Amino acid sequence: MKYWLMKSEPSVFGIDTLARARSKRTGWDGVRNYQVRNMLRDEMKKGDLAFFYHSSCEEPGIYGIVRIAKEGHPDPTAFEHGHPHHDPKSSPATPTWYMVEVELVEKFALPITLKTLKANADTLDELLILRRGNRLSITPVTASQWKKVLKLAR
DNA sequence: GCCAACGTTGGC
DNA sequence: GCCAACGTTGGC
Repeated sequence: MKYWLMKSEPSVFGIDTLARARSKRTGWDGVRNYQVRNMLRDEMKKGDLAFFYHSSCEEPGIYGIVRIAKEGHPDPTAFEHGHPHHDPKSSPATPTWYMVEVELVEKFALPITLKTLKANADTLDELLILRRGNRLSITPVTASQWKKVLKLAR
């Protein structure tokens, strides 16, 4: 099993939106970056766990945990004319973009803020979210990093 | 709003 | 294949 960190802007879709959904489950669509596409399509497996990270907001940080509920499949929003994420390059026959589905595992009582992560950067061994200029909306997390971050949450 | 850092585009 | 221009991300 692998571990991940998935970023989202809470003003668009945050962990509370997921927590309010009856199914506690959502499609992670709209990714339009090839590196991230490859992870969605090839590497993320059902049962993998991911930190849910809030970006571009008052208090950036990790707000909870989700599980991959459905593995990579073509992102239908790319096919929809008029959709903000429409991409004419992508077609059902030869899809360019992929998505997964995630389900809520846990919302932390208190988020692990970016500040806290930075303060513990030395022990977190190059957590990718802390790397200068990192912009990928999904990044892998090692088992050891996962454990150490969780310790910060408890 | 600023700006650094990065990905993508497109002319050559 | 190079690289400048442009758009986007995301913390501050």
